[in-house]
Amino acid sequence: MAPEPVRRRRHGKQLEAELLAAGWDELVETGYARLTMESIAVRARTSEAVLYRRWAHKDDVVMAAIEHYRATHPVVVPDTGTLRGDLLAELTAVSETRATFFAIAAATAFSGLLAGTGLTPAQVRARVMGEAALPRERALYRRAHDRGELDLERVPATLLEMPFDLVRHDLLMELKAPSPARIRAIVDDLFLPLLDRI
Amino acid sequence: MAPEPVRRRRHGKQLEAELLAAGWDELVETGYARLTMESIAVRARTSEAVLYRRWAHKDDVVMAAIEHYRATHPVVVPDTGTLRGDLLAELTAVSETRATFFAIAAATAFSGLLAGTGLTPAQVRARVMGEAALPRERALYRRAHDRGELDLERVPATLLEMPFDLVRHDLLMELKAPSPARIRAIVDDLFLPLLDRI
DNA sequence: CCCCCAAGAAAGTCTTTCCTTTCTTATCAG
DNA sequence: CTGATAAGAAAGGAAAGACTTTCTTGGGGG
Repeated sequence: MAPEPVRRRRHGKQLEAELLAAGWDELVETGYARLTMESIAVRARTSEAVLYRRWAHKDDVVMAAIEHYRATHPVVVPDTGTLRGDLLAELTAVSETRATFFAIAAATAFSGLLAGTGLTPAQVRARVMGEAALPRERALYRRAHDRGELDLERVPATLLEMPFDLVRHDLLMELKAPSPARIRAIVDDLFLPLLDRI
Repeated sequence: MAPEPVRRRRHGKQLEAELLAAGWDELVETGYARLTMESIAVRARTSEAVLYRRWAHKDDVVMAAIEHYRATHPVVVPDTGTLRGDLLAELTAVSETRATFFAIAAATAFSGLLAGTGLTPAQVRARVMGEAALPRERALYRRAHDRGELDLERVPATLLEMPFDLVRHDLLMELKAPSPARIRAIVDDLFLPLLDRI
């Protein structure tokens, strides 16, 4: 018989991280409308009082859980040395890292959080989705520009953002990462041919 | 003094349409999570019993309201005689007709409706968003094919759907119709140049 | 013109869930 | 080691909201 593992009490930042992770998981599995403070507490193996010691309202927990998920799941962007390699890698990384994030965050923002926080739609979107970087500021484009692979002054922003828009679209519609084939089609059949013409 | 207008009792289909319109408006203004049967009834100037005589559960009303909105706001697709004209017209029509629809429907589907209906995500999406036609089945592409403007056998589906994906993306992210300039950029800077290469 | 179904109003039941309170005890800081 | 702090458990108050029931009466169909 293995000795009964002693359940230790969690504290501080570590506990808080587990609370927010539980909140996120509830959000994904049951949705904002049906999630309760109790369901979060049970999932985190603690009690509601522990939640209320940190956040005054349910909306605050949810908002914090979304921000925490984004902060703890940063998109890792490698430097492969070529524009095509960077694009494929970054689109794949975004897809995998943010697979559920976009759909859940968007759905939550537009389904009641708005009405409860007193924030404007734009404010909620900014906090929940994160501030979008300007197309020309993306590191992979800057590097490609410096290597001479493209001229940032001449390439329209519509084109630069198109691959990211399409991946984001797929994530929202399918709730899962686009296939590698789909990502390659976006890069090789849409983006790169257009870049050649410039 | 104008005589107090006699408030007449509504019946049948006409009443039902007003109930569902009230449900949709509540969905847009307060979101799925905070909408109540009473708030719908009050908005429709009637009582909850009238709702329950038609739908057994709140989820059923919401689902019906979404479908009703889509059915009563069909996208009108004109025939302009050219592929470019058809595309600009259809993307504009989709944008204006479906401006709020996509965001609200998607948010609702992923924020609790799913958990309540017992349907799979795919089923809810199909009912709520409507069955998406296959790219090659879109009437404007068929017409262009028949005129000889493009060869449907040779154009990849990724390309055919790209303009619609981008517009849908914009609708979801901005909650409002993309500008005419943005639609023209999608058609003239992205879609048509790629079609030329084929 | 009359009958009958359903609209509309109102009150009520019961469950859920937000949030609070209290108490015990593990753990952290010094 | 010791005192302060917060975790965890448990119970419950209060309010909101889903759904029901009953009753009155308008008005559509015959």
